[in-house]
This record gives sequence, C-alpha cells and structure tokens, in this order.
Amino acid sequence: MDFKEVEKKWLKFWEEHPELYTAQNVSSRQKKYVLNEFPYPSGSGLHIGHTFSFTGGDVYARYWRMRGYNVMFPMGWDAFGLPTENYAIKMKRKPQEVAKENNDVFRNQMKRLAFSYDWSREVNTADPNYYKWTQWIFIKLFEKGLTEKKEMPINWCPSCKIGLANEEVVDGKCERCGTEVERRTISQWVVKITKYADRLIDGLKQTDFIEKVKMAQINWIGKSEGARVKFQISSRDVPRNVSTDFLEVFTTRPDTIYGVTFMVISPEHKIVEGLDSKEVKDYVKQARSKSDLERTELNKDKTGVFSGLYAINPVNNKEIPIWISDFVLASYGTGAIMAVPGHDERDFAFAKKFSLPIIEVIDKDGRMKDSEMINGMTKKESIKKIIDWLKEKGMGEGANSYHLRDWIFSRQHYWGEPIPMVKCPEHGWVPVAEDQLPVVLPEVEAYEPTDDGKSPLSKMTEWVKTTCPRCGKPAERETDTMPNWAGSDWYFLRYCDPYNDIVIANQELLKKWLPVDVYIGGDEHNTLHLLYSRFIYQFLWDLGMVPKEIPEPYFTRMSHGVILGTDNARMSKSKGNVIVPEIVADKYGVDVIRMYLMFMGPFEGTMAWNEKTLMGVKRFLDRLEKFVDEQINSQFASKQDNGLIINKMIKGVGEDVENFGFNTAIAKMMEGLNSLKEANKEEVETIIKLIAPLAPYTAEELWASCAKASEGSVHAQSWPKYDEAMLIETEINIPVAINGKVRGQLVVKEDAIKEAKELPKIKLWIEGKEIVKEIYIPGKMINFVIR
RNA sequence: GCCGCCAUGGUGAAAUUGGUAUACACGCAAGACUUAAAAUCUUGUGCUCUCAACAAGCGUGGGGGUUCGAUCCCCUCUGGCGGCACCA
Repeated sequence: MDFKEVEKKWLKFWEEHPELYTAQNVSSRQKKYVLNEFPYPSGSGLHIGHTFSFTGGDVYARYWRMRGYNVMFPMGWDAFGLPTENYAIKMKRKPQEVAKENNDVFRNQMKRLAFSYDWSREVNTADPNYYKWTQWIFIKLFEKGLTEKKEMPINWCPSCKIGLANEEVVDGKCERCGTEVERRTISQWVVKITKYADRLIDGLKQTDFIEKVKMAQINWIGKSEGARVKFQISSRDVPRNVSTDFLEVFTTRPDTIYGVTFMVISPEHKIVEGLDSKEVKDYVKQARSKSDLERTELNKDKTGVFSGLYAINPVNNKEIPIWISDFVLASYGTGAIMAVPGHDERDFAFAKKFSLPIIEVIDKDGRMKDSEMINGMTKKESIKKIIDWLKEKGMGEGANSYHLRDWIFSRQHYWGEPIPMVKCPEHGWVPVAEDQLPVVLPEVEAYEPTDDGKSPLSKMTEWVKTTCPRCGKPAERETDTMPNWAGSDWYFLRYCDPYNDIVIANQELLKKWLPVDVYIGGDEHNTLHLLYSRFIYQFLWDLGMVPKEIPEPYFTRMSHGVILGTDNARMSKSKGNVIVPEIVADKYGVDVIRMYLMFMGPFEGTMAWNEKTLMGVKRFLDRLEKFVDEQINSQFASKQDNGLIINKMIKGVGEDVENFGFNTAIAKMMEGLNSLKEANKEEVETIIKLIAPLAPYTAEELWASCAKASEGSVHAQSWPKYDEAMLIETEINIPVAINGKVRGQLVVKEDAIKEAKELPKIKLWIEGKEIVKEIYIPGKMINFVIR
C-alpha cells in the first residue's frame, strides 16, 4: 500500500464529506462532548505533544461516533499571545497576519493527521466576533464588583516587559522566559477570584477529576480554617499617628493563644506607616527592596525590628511586644501574626534570634496546660472554646484564610483583547456599552512593549480618545489588554453555538452539550487554565448565562502524558532532540505515527521516543493489510475458534478505548491477528472496523478494497457488537496449586477436585500428606493446603 | 516540611473483583529465504542449577502483616516523580 497515495485520496474524500464528523444540534442520539485543549498556534507548527494528545482524543471521539453517539469533537485557536507578538515584531509584520498563517498551518496539519474535528464549529480567540464575548464577560465581572483597578505591586518580567499573574511566576522566575521577576507597583485590573475560593473547592465534588488534579487545585487554593483575633494596642506608648486601636491576626491555632509571647507584623502593614523611629524606617526600606525570591531565599536567617508598640492578649490581658519582620507576608491573612514560639518553628527561630520568651502550653499528651480556661482540653475542644469566648467578647471569630490570590488581569501588550473600559474624569472607570462591543484591537505602527510599563496601545492617541459611555464627555480608553487565559476560559461554551450574536451561547444548546464529558489536557494547566475556567463558568452560572442544572463545566479531566526525546529528556530545540510529526509521517505514514504514539505506553505516562519500537506498529499494519488481502475472498467458513478470537477483540478493544487504554487496545488487536490463521469475509470486515479509530486511512482503504464503498466511509459504520455466548471458552484450563504454588493444569470435566487429585503431578505432591483444606473457585483455580 | 502519585524481565510495558506474574511490542539468539545484505517468515527468550529436557528453587524496590492464595489489601522503610511551600 502506498500510504502517500492512500492519504491523498482519503483526505480529499473526507474534505468532501464533512458530515461524517459533524455534531448534530438536533438529534435523538445520546451526546458525547470530547474536548482537547485548543492549541496556541506557534510559528513552528504542530509538535509531537499536540499530535499525541490530539490523537488520543481523536481515537476516543471516533470510537463513540461508531458506537452511535452524537459526538462533539471541536477545535479552535488560542490565538492571542506573546510569541506571536514577538515574532511579528522581529519580522516587522502584523500579528493579525502571522496568527492567521499559523492557524492555517495548524489546521492543515491536523487534517493530514486525520483528526476528525467538526470544523464548522472552529473558534478563534483573536476574532472580534469571539472576543466581543470575552470583553462582555469582563464587563459583567465589573458590574458585579468582581474586578477593580488598583495600584498594586505586581510581578514584572523585565525581559517580556509584562506584568505576570502569581500563577505565571515559578520559583521567582517568569514562567515563559525564565528571567527573574521584579516587583513593580502599577495600576492593574484585578479579578477577585478569591471570592469563589470555597465554591472552587466544593465544586470539585461534582466532577470526576482524578485525585492528582483535585489535590493540585485544592492545594493551590490553600484553604486554612482558624480564627481572626483582635489584640488591643497598648495605650502606653502609642504614637499619635497610629490610627488603629486593634491589631487583628489570623491563626489556625487559637488554642495556643496563652502561648503568645510577641506579635509580628509585615513591613507593609498599615500600622508601620505611622511609626517614625529610624530603626523601623531603615528596616522597612531594606525589606521593600528585596524581591519575593530574595525574601524566601533568606528563610534560614530571620530579620526584624521592634516596633516600639505593645499589644494586649485578650485572654489574659498580658502586654506583649509587636515586632516587624518580613517573614510575615502582607498578602496572607491580615499581614500580622500572634507568635507562639513554643509550638511554631518560625516563631521559635525568631524568638531565639531576638531573645524573646518561649512558653509551652501543650503537654506531652496533647492536652492544654497553663491556659486557664482550656486547661486539660484537647486541641479540638480548645479551639471551639476559645473562638466562642472571643466571639462573646467581640474580640474575634472563626475565619478561613486562603493562599489563592486575586487574579491580576492587565497586560501591557498589544496582541490581546482590549479591556473594554473607559476612564471618565467625572465618573471614573465606566464600561463600554454592550452594544458597542467588541472594542476592536486597532492596527498600530509599533507593537514593541515599552519600558515604562505602558501598553503599545497607549501611543494610539486617536484610539485612546473617546467619550464617556455614561455622560458623553471626553474620556480615555483603557490601553492594557487581557491575559492569555481570558479567551481560553470559556471557549468550550462557544463551540456549542459559535455564531451566536445575541448571547455568549444559546441556553438550549448549552443544555444539550454540557458538561464536557472528557477534557483532555496537560498537567501544567491544572492550577491555571482549569481553575480560571471553572471560576468563569461558576460566575456565568451565577449570572444565569449557563444552565442551572449544570454547575460544573467539565466532568472528567484526562491528563495526557509527555513524549520525551530519544535521549529521555524533554524535547527542546537547544538539545536538538525534537521529533517533528510531519517528518515521521512522511517517512512511515500518518497511521503509523498515530498508532505508535498510542502504543508507546499509557496515555497519562511519560515516554521516550524510540523509532525501533515504531517498527513494530508498522509491521503490524503491513501484516494486517496482507491478511485482509488474502482472506477477503476466501471461502473459509468460520470456526468456533475464530468466533472466540473475534468476539474477544471486539470486547477488549472497545473497553480499552473507553478507558483511554489505547496501548492495550492495540496489543489486543495484535494478539487477535497473531492467532487468526484464516478468516471469512464478515470477520475481516469486523477487524477493519476495529482498527478504524486508530488507523483511519488504512481502514478506509481496506474497507474500500472489500468492495464496501457503496456503504460509505468505514468511519460511518457502527462499531461491531460482540456475542457474549461466543466468549465462553469450551475448554477451560485451570491451575491446580499446592499451598498456593501452581503444580499442574486441569481441564475440568465433572468433579474438579477428584480429577485434580488424580493428576500425576498432583498425586506426587499429596502422597503421604494430609490435605487440610481444599479450595475450588470454579473457572479460576484449585488449591490444596497440605501438611 | 505538607499533599498526591509511582517502583514489575536487557527495554517500553500488561495483568478486570485478591486467583496461572511478565500479555503485546522492542531487543537479542538460532533457523528459513538470498551469491550476500536488507526486508520478510519460523522458533526460542525472567533468573539460578543443567549439554539439554524434566524436576526443583528464586522472582513484581527492602522488611513485616492479613489470607488457602498478595503486583493488588494493611503497617513500615528506601528510592524516584509531580504539586504547594516563611501561608501563621
């Protein structure tokens, strides 16, 4: 078979028959929404990781289609983003043009790889008709008070010249380019995802995500249960300009409150502003100049300064000093802690360094001591008692705290969705009127980001100048754009109704298709895209824009694995170990690369590319083709044996594909073919159908060679049904064991135990011994326990 | 440090509910075809002892437990991967 000719022929055929893969909005068949994370189309084309993940989704989608399901398997482009902008700058071209070219390249590559997408639903985040709705979501967030513009310190990447979200900073470095991030204070749009922290945790119960994904999200949100406690600032030495009467802290251990010997506040705490001792000012200045990375790297050696202030412990009225230290984070809890050096490592280290008192309040049995009202109580009892007491006195209450931070949503770049806001001198920030959406990204002369932290759009004075949507007076547009995640948060909704101009997507259509049954993607998105996306969905749910009966957008999440280079290292251009799917496809054919990727190992696994192993798959396809060729016209009448083999294949391959066990599905195909010596026409046709999801070209060609063309594409055939009766093996060989060790084999006829004892080998073992116990599990095994 | 996951031949890996460990493939070895090689086909291939076969013993990271029986369940240790991390 000349695979190049075959591919050309069927590619054309499929192009002419898009209905093969169309998801039907009106259909009585059961729906199945299979989704692969849409790609960011870079200039270097589809890489092997895409090919791997997308092939898995494709095999799965094709299988369910053959099973008679109404399958939605869509594709689109996450087209906004920095690499395209950088490339455009380098080449002195328009990002719009570059992005379009990249999309076209990706689409053609996907078609060649036989991915059965419903192209009538293609979406593109950089299309104004799409980002109109991304902007609309932003306006709704603003109207509901979930976004506001704030001066805040952000992570600034000096290389990308862009502000980063917390999630985009890894080990103090820019996730994209690896440059160490700096701190800058810039006016930024902030989306209050923290308001949804509990919902984002609770909602996981309604999903079928694997434990790893759930835990990654739960850890990221980082909920801690505890209490907020107010400590009165002692009147003795308070400078006049310290306005706060109370210092509020968050603690997970209110039970240890009798062990508090000092307080610590972060250098950014607002009380610090009112302190003018030179020591304090010097310390704060020094702490401010450190980056986050420097602060956390210095965690062995604690630094700090005494503020000069004291606080009163509400439970025993003891006066304790308030210190300032940068080991207390301004961004967590209240930016202040009650220090219990007797039972907290960090507090202990600080107390040692500055010779502060250390008191223990828990005895060896874990019961409270030296703690007046809770002496002898357990941790749990004490926490409840203290919280109740504080509440009664108005000095505190039970409270939760989260690691999750609000989401910095502004980017100082060109190639993104314009934030649809206008600043009016009179009314402040006002959203663009809905009927004025989209705010189209204007074409500019220069896309280069600027060192002053302003978006290139700020230079477009004509575009910036506008009128206030509320009062009509002169006003200015927001010139920052949205982050990458904005467009990808909700794209799966748009596939359900890609051309709707009135709402984000029609309710009935959403009700029909949602939730996404299987969402296939990479682990790197478990705390980024997947969390943001669930948040936006929950927000839309609150607005009533998505169906009430569907509180979570994704049911199952499948993590695809990673393909390493032949050297067992991650593929990268600098290492020169990159495998290009196009080149492999040119050499061996698309079906071989698809089958090999699926055969390498488990779908979630990490596997190294090995071209020798690929040959095994190629040989299998060659053998299959030869077998079909030889057997299709044979007059062979099926035998019982064949029935068993074929039915086992149907059952095994189907079940494996349903569980993303593509490697074992292929193994079962191989095993079946190896054991078939000959086959009749019907059996041959069944085998072709079974291979169709995995090797779409080969299957189509073989199907046609069976003179089946009149029945249409093999991909439109129904998946073969297996006959349970044919799966029963007539001769069952069961093992006979002595003390759990297999010593013989038996074909059971009537009395299994009696027959087993008569086996010559077994006889030898039991002779002269006492049989203590006889275990017979019909169809499974026999075991004699002897002494 | 906390949370989650994993450990099986020379290699990638299978094994449904606790019931024949190593399916399938690679690699390797021998043979067939060939002047020869490639390709293809056939056979063998966990380890130890043995010329070989039979038989036996050992064997799913180490140790222990439950069980007639453990890759699978429980305890513990070691090693590796991933997430979070001065988070009070």
